[in-house]
Formats: sequence, C-alpha cells, structure tokens
Amino acid sequence: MIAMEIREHPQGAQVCGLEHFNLEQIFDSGQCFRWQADGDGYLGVVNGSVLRVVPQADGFLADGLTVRQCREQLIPYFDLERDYCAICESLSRDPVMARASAFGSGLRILRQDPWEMVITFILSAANHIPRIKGIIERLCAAYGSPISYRRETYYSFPRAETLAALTPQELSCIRAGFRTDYLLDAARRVADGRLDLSLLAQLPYPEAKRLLLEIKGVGVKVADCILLFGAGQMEAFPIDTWMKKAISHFYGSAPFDPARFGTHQGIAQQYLFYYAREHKIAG
DNA sequence: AAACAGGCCTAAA
DNA sequence: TTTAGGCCTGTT
Repeated sequence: MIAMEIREHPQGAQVCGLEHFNLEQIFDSGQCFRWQADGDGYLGVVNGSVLRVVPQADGFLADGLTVRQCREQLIPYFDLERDYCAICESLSRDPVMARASAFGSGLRILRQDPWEMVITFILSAANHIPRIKGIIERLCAAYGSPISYRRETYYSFPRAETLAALTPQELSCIRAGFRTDYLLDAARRVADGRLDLSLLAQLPYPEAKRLLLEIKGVGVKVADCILLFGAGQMEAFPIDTWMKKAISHFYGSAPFDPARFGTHQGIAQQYLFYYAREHKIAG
C-alpha cells in the first residue's frame, strides 16, 4: 500500500500514490452528470467552480489548483482517504463481488453537494442519462450563475432559493416534464427551512432517509442515491432497474438483503451497478 | 410508430 | 399492503 501524496506541479496540483482510482470509470458510473471530456482530461462544475482534472499514472493532475485547494476540495470529493483496497478485499469473499470489484476497481463514491443531488435524482426518474444531462444543463444555464473559465462560460448549479421563487411555467424551458412539480417542492422545502440538508450526513441513515422521503417525487431509490452520492451514507443501496436485473441474475430470486455486504453496502452497489450496466446484464 | 425509459404518485383492492 | 395506470418528453 503506497501513500497518497499531493505536490505542486507547473500546471496545478498533482495527486499521486492513488490506487483504486480511475477517472473514466468514476465519470461513467452514473453518479454525476456534469463532467465532460476535455482534451486529455475532464472538465466539470463542482460547488460553483469549474474544475479540470487530467488522469495520470497513479493519480491525477488538478489543473490550476494550489495544493491547498486540491486537498480541501478534491480529497473529500473523490473520497480519497477511504481505503478502497481493504473494502474490495473484504467484499471479494463474495465471488460475484470479487468479479465486479475487479472490473470497476477504479470506482469511487463521490461526495457531491446534497442539494444538487436532490434535484439531479428527482430529474432522473423514468429518464435516460443523456436526457437527464440535458435537463440539468438547461436548468443551470437558465438559473445558475455564469462562470468564466478560459474564455468559455459555464454555469453553477442554481440555488434552492432561486428555484423556489419560480413558477412551473418559468421552468418549462428546461423540459423536465412531470418532474417540474417535484423539483419545485424540493426547492421550496429547502429554501424555507423545512428540510435541513446538513442533517443528511449527520443523522443515522434511516432518519436521513425519512427526511428525504417527505419530498414529492422522492421515493426509496432516489433517496438512496442522494444519501450515497451527496451525503456519504455508505449504507445506502439504491436499487434501480439495472440493480434489479443484476440481483436476479447473480443472486437468483431468493430474498436479497444488501446487509450481506457489510458496512459498505453502497460501495458494493456501485461495483455491481457498473458491472451490470457495462456488461448489459439481463434479468 | 409503439413502446419504453436509472420512478413516483394516486387510486383502488 | 400491494398493484396498475398515468405522467412530460425523447429515443429506439
């Protein structure tokens, strides 16, 4: 086991000594929707700033960031302090998970903004990824703040207060369909304080989930995605259509309890989901 | 071109 | 408590 190191680089900050880290896998694992390929790396808008990261042999380059910025922003974002080696090893006692975790060995659970995750996964319901991305980009372009980066304009994710003040008609430009009313319910709850998003990471998983389920348009699956990708709740185990296929395919029709994977169910879910989707596993 | 999509809500048993 | 149908919009 080598140790992570962050050092200065002419072009930014360089993170090396990483194992179990692959940006391509991470950005293609369905947990984030605002990263795009950009030259030899990837560009995304995270917490109101444009970030550019470039894969390197045993880590990545954070373009234009200081070592300090890199440490403060990207260690949590990419979950770099968690020992994925140990988790894979433990999960691999299950033969299916041994295969899945080897296949997606560079996956990480991102720690994203909970508010952005609430809206993102509300929008994901009965939808395909390209369309989800389209809706989110139109939402940000219409109601986010412009950010200039290398002569291009990008947009931050809109604030809850901004969206809460809108009418469904004013949101029709994003073409979210029936999800618009759900989005507004979420925005109003957050804006007026009925829902305190800072609790999502603090409360025990079942209680945090209960809070989210009060939002219209948030069911069990969407709540689990929000908790896993936006609150670091590793007990969350979202089961969507792909996971249903994977579970019946690999584990049969017997009752399935995610607790079989121990305290890091959510990470197990990500390996299995990625494996099933990349292999187009059929139920 | 009809069916379906990374669900959820509501109504009805 | 479980189940069916509807839902905007886009794609296959």
